[in-house]
Formats: sequence, structure tokens, C-alpha cells
Amino acid sequence: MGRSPCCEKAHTNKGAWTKEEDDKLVAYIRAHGEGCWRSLPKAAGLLRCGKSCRLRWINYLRPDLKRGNFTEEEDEVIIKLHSLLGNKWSLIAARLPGRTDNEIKNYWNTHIRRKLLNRGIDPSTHRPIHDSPLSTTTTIPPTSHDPTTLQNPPPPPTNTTTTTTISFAPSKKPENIPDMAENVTIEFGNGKQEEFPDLNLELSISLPSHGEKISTSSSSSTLTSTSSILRNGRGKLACGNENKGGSECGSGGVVVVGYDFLGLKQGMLDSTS
DNA sequence: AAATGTGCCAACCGCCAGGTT
DNA sequence: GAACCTGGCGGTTGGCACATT
Repeated sequence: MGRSPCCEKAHTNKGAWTKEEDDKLVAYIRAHGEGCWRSLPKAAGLLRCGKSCRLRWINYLRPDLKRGNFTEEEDEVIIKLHSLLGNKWSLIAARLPGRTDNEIKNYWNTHIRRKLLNRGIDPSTHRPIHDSPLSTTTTIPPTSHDPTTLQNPPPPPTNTTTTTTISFAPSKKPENIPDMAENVTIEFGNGKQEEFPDLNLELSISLPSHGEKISTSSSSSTLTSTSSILRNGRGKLACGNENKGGSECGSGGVVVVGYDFLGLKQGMLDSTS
């Protein structure tokens, strides 16, 4: 096959961007808008790869970016969303206006990972570090949910687990708005509940097998093993796309879960639009 | 003051999915 | 349907700044 490179690397600058390059890029995008990144560098007079221009714009030059430290609230949102979505940084970023996926990814790797480890929580599974990896129950200890405990290290992990139930409340959406977000309520093991009002976890589930406990009803769905199910695939979320089936997410007809986070493609939370 | 270690973050890289030819 | 193009994503890395020895 042999794909051509995205740009002619021999004549492109690499490394840190200069002020002049930034100015050119900003000026060009202000004049012409985003899009056609491949031809943008030449048109803008930049010796840069189109991908590099796009990244520079999205991660640094976009006017709506919120620079500065993350707040405690943002921390907790990131942690909660990561427990649901895994390393879907772009999806997490979509929930945090003004933050970029790269920024969140860096922040996760440098701060939140350590924070969770200090709490005795495995950052990748969001479960107590000594918990059995074979369990299919998604566990979020209450301490990870309660910001008031942030300063205190967690108690030593115990063998008790708390189950996180994610329920999909019946939406009051009008019939003619099929993609309206449904309320997602996360119930933590300590009885606390938290709503993510516009987080759409649109699920289509085929016949379960291999003992996966998945139940659905017309009014709500309860998932066990949510994290592992959600953490499939990579890159674009073709699974459960409104126009496509989620078949590619399945593996041999075991459990096919498609998911589409409402409106991300439509830019519902897209701060760039 | 110099050397070394560590943390952070911007940027790069390779891959993937969807669209187009 | 195959080949190719483009945009987008997540993982990784290089280099700078700051802290420590």
C-alpha cells in the first residue's frame, strides 16, 4: 500500500514553535478558519506539518483555552470520567471546557495518578490497589468520590468492595429529539449518588455471556463491569455511532457494547465551535 | 557554584477510522 | 472493493525549569 507521509518532512521545522510561527498560524486561522490542515502550512507560509499546525492550534493557540491550574472540581470530574471512560482523553476533555485532551492527559500522568496512588487506588482500574484484577465489579471507593478526604491518605485497602452502579434514568426528552442526553446517575457504594446530567452513555447490548452481569430495562440500565466494557477500542468512537452498528466492538458475539457520547461529534461541548 | 536528579509539558509519532477517488 | 487521503486519537519523548545534593 504505502501511505504517503502527511507532509514533506524534509522541509519542515520541528520542535518548539516560535512567536512568528504562532502569529502566522493564528492570523491564517482567523482569516480562513480551521480545516484542511494539510494545505494550511503552505497557505499560511509555515514550514510545518499540517498535523503539527493542528496540534499547536488545538492545544495552545485556541482563544477559548483555559490556562492555569486545574481546580479540585476539575480533578474530581477527571477522576470520575476516567473511571468511566478510561484513557479517552478527548472525551474527558469534551466535558471540561477550555481544557485540551493533551493537557488532561499530561495532568493525569503527572498529578492525578499520584493522587490516586496516594489514596491507595490503582489509577488504571480505580480500584483499591490490592484488589483482585479478576473481579468484574467496577469499584470506586468512597474516598475517591469525596473531595473532603483529599488531604488525608486513604485507609489501607480492605477486601471489602463497593459497587458502583450506573443507572440511566428515563429521559424526558421529546420524541423528536432522539439524541438528547439521558441522565446518568452514578451510585457509589456508600449510598452517595451523583448525576452527570448530560453524559450520554448510549448503550446497545447484545446477548450477554461468559457470566457478564448486564441487565437493561426500558427505564434504566445497570451495568456491572462498566469500565472494562467502556474501555474497548481506540481512536475514534465508531462503536455505537448513530449511523453505524457497534459490531466492530464485539468479539465473537460475546458482549457487544456500543457507546456514543452524545453530541461530541456535533460539538455539543465543543468549545472550538 | 556546579552537578545531578526530578517533574512537567509541548510536541512528535504511529495508528486508526471515515471519507473520497 | 481497493487504494489513498485526511483528520483525529492516545502513547511516548525531548527538553526545559526547578529542586536537591
